[in-house]
Amino acid sequence: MKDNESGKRTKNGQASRGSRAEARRATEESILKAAERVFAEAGFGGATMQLIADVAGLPKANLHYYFETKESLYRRVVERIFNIWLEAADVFDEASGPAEGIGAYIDAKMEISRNHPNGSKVWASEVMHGAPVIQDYLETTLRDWTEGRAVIIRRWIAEGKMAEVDPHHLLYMLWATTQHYADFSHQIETLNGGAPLSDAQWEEAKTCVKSIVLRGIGVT
Amino acid sequence: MKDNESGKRTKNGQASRGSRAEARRATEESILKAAERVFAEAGFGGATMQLIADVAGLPKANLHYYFETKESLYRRVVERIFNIWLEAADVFDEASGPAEGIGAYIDAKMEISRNHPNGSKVWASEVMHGAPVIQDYLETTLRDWTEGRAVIIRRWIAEGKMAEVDPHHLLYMLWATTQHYADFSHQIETLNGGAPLSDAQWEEAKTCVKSIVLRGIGVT
DNA sequence: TCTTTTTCTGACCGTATGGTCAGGTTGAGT
DNA sequence: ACTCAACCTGACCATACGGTCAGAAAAAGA
Repeated sequence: MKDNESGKRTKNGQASRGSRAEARRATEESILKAAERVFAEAGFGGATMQLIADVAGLPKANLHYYFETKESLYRRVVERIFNIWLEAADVFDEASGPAEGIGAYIDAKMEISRNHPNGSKVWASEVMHGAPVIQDYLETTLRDWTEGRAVIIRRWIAEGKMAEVDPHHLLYMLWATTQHYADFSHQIETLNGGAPLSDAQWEEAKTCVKSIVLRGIGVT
Repeated sequence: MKDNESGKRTKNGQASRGSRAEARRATEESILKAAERVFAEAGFGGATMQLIADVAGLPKANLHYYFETKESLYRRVVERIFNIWLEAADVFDEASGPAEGIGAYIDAKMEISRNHPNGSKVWASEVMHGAPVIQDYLETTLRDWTEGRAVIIRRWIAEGKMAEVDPHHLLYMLWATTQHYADFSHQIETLNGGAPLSDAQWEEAKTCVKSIVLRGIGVT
């Protein structure tokens, strides 16, 4: 955990791929990664800068060189997972109907739950505590995104491509179900005999969720 | 918030309804209620005994008279919501089929999400952080309950009463969806224009969730 | 080589936290 | 009226936390 894998080639300023900017980005990255894990495991209040520093393999004071305060570091972690979700949601728009759009959205979000469980947990924690630092995102970006998707869903309903369900509640169900596999991964592991879901089990989960939801909204 | 609504009638030891034991229970109850709220809003690490004491309207030292440590108080809060869920799950057993059983279970869990949002949040937080204090519950009570319900679901499937879906993933979906309305209530409020769901909206949510899930598992 | 800028770090500081305790108050039992 | 156990509380303590800072290294620029 005390790695420092920056490809720093000293001298010959030009060819040195490990330029200042790049080394900085690498260090910030490792701090963000450590912070994501610690915030997910201990919550904002339970996380300490010292522990994040230890996990990142840096002295604590160095953290404050890269991130002014605990809050600003935390905010960056939260913004991160939010942007990952936003990008993954593009599949929704490009689809011609609910079978493809919602199916692909479930796949994408399940994949994120598997690959970024800590980010998901940090987001969940943030929202549960009243979104003290990302309330603005909820009121602008997320709101706009949600209303946009609601329009698409209503169009699909009007076109007779799916059953008449409230778009908001459908979206909540999609979010809840997919993120559950990240946020409650510990509970799922325990009920799975103490082992994480295998590749096959993840596929089964995706298939099962898609099957119930798609049939539930009247899509074959 | 500094109330002390104990119906203490002094003298005549027998008829005095505000007996020692009852007063104790009342004080513990108000502390647990305050703790549930504070733990939900700030997380275990972010919650302070001082704040819990303020919310309960008691001096901090008094909290430690009723609850040895912060952990023991927290544990009691977590056990509480867990027991509420367990009791509500009885409807599952008494049902003759999935339409009734799962429908009633969704109703019951949605009702709990509405009436005990803080308890749900504390539970979610606890599980997200790896269940440091209630791991034993997960491995015993919850595991047994889950396997028991899986048997019932498999029987329903065998009897042709519902589609063939994995019982575990179905249960996860039920938990995720119903608890989402408590755990992410702040996000839902924001997307609802800043207002909590109205009575009518709650009914709509319950109906919508039941409709999608029941149709999704091939019922009616 | 010398200067300047960026990066890094041990040591330190004020504050807030969980928890303790001695001593006061209350009320049931007699 | 007296006793005694249960209940209550202000004041206190050790610790751990987020954050600061002076100055050492290291690298870039000249």
